[in-house]
Amino acid sequence: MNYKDLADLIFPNAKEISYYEEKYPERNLPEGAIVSRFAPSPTGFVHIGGLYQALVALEMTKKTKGVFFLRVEDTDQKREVENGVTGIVNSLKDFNMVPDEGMITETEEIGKYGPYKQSLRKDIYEAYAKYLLEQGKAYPCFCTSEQVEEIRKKQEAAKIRPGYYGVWAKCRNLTVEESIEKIKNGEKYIIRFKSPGREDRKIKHHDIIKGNVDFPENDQDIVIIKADGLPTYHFAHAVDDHLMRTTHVIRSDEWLSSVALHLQLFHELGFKAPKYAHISPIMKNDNGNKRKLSKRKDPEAAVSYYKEEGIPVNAVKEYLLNIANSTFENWRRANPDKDMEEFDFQLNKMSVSGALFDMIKLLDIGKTVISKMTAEEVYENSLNWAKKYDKELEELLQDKEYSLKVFGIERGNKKPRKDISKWSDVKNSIVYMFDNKFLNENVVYEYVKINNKEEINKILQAYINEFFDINDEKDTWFNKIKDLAEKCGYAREVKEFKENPEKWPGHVGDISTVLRIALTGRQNTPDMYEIMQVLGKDSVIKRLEKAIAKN
RNA sequence: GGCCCCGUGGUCAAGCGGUUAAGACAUCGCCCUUUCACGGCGGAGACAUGGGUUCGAUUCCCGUCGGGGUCACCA
Repeated sequence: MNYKDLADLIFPNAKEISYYEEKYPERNLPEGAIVSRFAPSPTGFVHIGGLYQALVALEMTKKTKGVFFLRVEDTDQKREVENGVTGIVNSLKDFNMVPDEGMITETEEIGKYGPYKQSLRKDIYEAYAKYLLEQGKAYPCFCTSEQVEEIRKKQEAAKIRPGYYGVWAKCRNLTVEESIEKIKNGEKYIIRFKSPGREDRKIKHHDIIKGNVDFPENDQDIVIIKADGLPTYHFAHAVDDHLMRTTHVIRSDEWLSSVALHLQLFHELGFKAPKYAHISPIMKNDNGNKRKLSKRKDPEAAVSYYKEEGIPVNAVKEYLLNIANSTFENWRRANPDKDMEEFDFQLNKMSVSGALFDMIKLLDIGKTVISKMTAEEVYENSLNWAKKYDKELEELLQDKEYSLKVFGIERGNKKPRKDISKWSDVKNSIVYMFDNKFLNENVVYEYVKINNKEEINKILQAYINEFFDINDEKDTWFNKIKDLAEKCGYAREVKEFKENPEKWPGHVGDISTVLRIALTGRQNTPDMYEIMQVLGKDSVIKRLEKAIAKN
């Protein structure tokens, strides 16, 4: 009896690995093309850190004309969630990050290197596990979880390194005959990797982001096939990324300490190891301590948050790119109108330590992104967001032609307005422009400097009767407001008022403020001339009359 | 605790042996301006710490401290 007999007993139907090696040949790609992937577990939501990794991988594959694929790592059925794959696919789609290969719906996929869902690759893992078994590089382990736990406790008590290795790996030294007999007796088992490593030896690893890192060799006989017949992450990673011909594994740096194991696995399986790039996670300040963004505590950890809040997709991506390569910011300033895809992303320029998430900066980017959009784009985005999250805004936006005029205020010039950083800001910034709301609502007019009722009414009435003409050009229009100021006994110019403040009760700016508040119910608005032009003659008069009536 | 990674203003960060230690966001002041937003100008604000090495260390080495990661039949 030999290893072959044992392997045949455990996996009688597994194919030869040559079958898979031929089925998934080397990819025919140009020199330097990077093949990378996003490989999440369908556990419920996509984390912003996951999106970050995916973005980085996508940038690199696009830049090198390679392949970016989506693989679903669903080997832990306990944690799986209904429609988890759909959630992942849709989240990527929301950010216009569509993979070249992989899952496209809950059950469908595209690409020749599939299946892209690990639970569907069981036969493949078995073939490779069998391959290891045949060579004595893996073995069945009959220890129960309780026994393994006991070993760990003993190790802890003795203050020695915990784990299933060396002398502690009881089943590692079972003879083939003993193993076969146990299996035939119906004893339960899992498959472990027989590590050839020694803890007192070091291996060198070059990580694209972290640089040179030395680790002790792995000597743990880790589980490769679990009791449920599915592989563990480590084994699946080696088999899948080899067969899918991944050139670059771009993943979160919580995996860094596993590379010693992974490299060993690749070596023992006879695979060429991929290059690794371990990304520092996005952190959050928690009472002075840094910690990873957590789904439970931080709403902004889930990518769905950005969609709900209406933070523009490109703002999120630019912010992430900014964290990834700080040169992006300079590039953006030099190329304000270029598509972000044109930025030359550098993997090795990524920061080695984790950045604290900065919502304020994100929103600042959002402001700039939106300020560069046309009125039409702002309209479309606002409407799409409103349809899902704000019925009232959706109703406001029914009159497209008028909405476009509203969004066109102070837009499209060299210094566009920057007062909207996310779609959820839109309603507040435009509601007062809509007559069916404004004229029918109980507006509270909070006058400031000039707050005497008679005085206000006198100003408003005089403006309607003697000065307002919707057809005036801007200069004429403003001169008339100065005339109004003068007529009411106020200074025509702010400057002359400041020189002799005792001479007048106020100046043209105070008069403008009265008009602005009467017109919009607000102290602060965009350019009042443009507002009047958009509102139109009738609306302006109705609004001023309403303000008079309310006094 | 073992192993690994990291430590430049409040935040993101350039710089990597000799710099007045960039820039962005935030903050403060001024200017522009009929308000706000924008824009312009300016201010305040940093090399964790102790030893080396060196003519000279933010940059190199070691220790300390601080932060993070990892030590599963989870990924």
